[in-house]
Amino acid sequence: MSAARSTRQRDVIARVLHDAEGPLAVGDVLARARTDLPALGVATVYRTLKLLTEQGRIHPVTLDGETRYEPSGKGHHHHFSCTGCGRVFTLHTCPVALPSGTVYPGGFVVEAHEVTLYGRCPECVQGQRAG
Amino acid sequence: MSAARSTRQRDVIARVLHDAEGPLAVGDVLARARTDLPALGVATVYRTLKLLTEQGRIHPVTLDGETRYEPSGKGHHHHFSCTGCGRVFTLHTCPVALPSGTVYPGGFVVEAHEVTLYGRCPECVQGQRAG
DNA sequence: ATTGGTGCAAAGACTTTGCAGTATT
DNA sequence: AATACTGCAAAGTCTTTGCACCAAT
Repeated sequence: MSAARSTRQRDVIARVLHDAEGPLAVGDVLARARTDLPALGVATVYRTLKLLTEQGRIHPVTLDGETRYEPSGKGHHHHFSCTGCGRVFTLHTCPVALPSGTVYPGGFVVEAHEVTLYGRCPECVQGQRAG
Repeated sequence: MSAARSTRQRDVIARVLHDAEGPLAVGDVLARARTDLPALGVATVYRTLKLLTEQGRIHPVTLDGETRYEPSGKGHHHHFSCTGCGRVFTLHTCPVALPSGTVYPGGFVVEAHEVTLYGRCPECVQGQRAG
């Protein structure tokens, strides 16, 4: 069988995602990874994101019209999209109580939920990053 | 100044969105509108969606990686994405209590929130549409 | 030494734009 | 009659794929 090899590119991309404050878009991953690997190609980023997704190590999150990626295994969490700087943060508190199996008015059986909060991140509240 | 004209295409597209069970993707709009206007072109759909958005009559919603559009003025609501048939429904009940201005742990000031529920719609629960 | 991985460039998919004919005002 | 709107096709943008060279095993 084909074994997935360990390469510098994959390590860096995985680390970039792991160290991020929240899910990153392809462009973010590319930019941050190029700090260590200036010659990194876009195709490699797409291929690696696909591979990591298939391996279940990361997964896509859609937010504000773009697909972002975050490491799996973070447990139940949600996202905060800052209207000031545009960054997306991971939040570990959940504002809803909807156990899987809950039946919503109308007969909708809920299996999972996703919450996105919009507002100002701490830095933007203090005017450090607003723009 | 340039006045936006009333055309059959625009009327049909606006009606399709208005009559929908939830936000529609470009392809859905095109398919449904073509029932009345077989010759409708994709470009017109894109242009009309953009126009209606600028007029504030509709607005985009991103869900599962695709952009969908829904009429504005529906009041506070959320969405239910059916894992069976893939359709997205509008829900008028809100499972969270997060008034604008709430400060989330970490110092995040919440201005708005979005909730997406995933599960089985009534039809899919009854096996009528599952696939 | 093998063979999977990478970067580049070409190919796809989706969205926007240019243009000439059409329809609304 | 004037001019905004439409459909088609070309042009963009983003993502995927093909290929020759490179690197991990």
